[in-house]
Amino acid sequence: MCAPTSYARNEEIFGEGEPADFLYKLETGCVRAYHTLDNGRRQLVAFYVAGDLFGLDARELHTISTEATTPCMIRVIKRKALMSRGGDLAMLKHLLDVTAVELRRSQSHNLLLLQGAQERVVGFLHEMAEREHRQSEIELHMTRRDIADYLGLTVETVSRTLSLLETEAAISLPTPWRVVLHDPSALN
Amino acid sequence: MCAPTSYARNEEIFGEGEPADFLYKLETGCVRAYHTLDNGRRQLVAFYVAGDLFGLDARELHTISTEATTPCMIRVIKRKALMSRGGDLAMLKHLLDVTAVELRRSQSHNLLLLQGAQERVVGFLHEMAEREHRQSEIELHMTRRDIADYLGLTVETVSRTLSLLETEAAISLPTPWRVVLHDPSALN
DNA sequence: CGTCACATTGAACCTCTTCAAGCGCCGTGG
DNA sequence: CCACGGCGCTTGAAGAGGTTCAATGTGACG
Repeated sequence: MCAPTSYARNEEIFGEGEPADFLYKLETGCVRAYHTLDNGRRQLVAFYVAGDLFGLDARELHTISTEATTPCMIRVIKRKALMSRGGDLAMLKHLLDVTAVELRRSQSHNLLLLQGAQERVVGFLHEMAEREHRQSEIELHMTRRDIADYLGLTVETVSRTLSLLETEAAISLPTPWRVVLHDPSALN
Repeated sequence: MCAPTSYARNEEIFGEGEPADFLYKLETGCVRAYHTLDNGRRQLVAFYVAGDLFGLDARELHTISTEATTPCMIRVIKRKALMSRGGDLAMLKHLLDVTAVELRRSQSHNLLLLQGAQERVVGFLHEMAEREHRQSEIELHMTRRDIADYLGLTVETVSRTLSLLETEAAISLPTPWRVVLHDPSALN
């Protein structure tokens, strides 16, 4: 366990194809994980927020790239240090749990991607609210482009949808990065 | 380990919300796994083919339903029988592997769902070819509706796309359920 | 104060959906 | 045996929703 390192906005943490020698514990800030597709487009597969552990997407080589979407403090952990401790049964169980949670997330993301633009954006807002342990007021730590690439939409559609939700009085946008959910339970 | 049971076409194997006391080993046939969405629509999350193990989607209660898409022979295995054998380290590792594989599948399905209709159908055909260890000629063990619900498209779009691929000489459809891939490697 | 990055808004276009109809196969029953 | 009905597949035409291209707005920072 090292002392936390600081990363600047948009700084790469690790890249696709690099050896996966470390795990990362995000102390503060927000991180995006993404694939780069054949056609050059970018597909975000996850956002990580304070407290999240990430970087276990592969055994040997990373299959995704990660960058800081905001300035971050990140604890870097040597993989070996963990693995040497075990054929550890508790560690194995923990890894299984973490993987299972990622699987659930991926599956519900699947469901989200089948819905319309409005449902995707609302789903995203809920996810973020839950992630940040907030109920009605959330802070978006990422750009519209990041959101769009996460939801499989265009920047324009995300922007339009947020505006629409505001005119429908479902949310407020005091600033472009601050969102207030007016009826958090019944936004569906 | 019980002797294989037979299931008729469209017969339910287990339903969402039921206790997950068993694992299932598919000997012959094809099975679909699906969620039922709020709006009543059905979202297929997986097809299982001969040799696949399924039913481990939950700890206590199943989160998905499964049905036979063709007549099936299925070996039903008591979950307890496996679990009692271990704090078994090998078993735990195996479960981790299986979960990791499911995670990969879910993630690549994510990528598929972001593409256009043609890419989705082609991706599906490739997946099926790989699953059945075929290279150029595959047998579709499911209806157009199943495929559509799996790809997040409508029946009509799937049908149209297959027809289009045939006119482009990318595939042949000797019968509606038999597909020949004309250039398996370069279908992208 | 100008610039740059990000966000927003508008209008034309395109893809997929929706609605509707027709076809072919197969099992059932007169 | 043939007629009928059901089911699944295909095809067509109109409509909706998102993308694309283009222009404008706005806040942060040198």
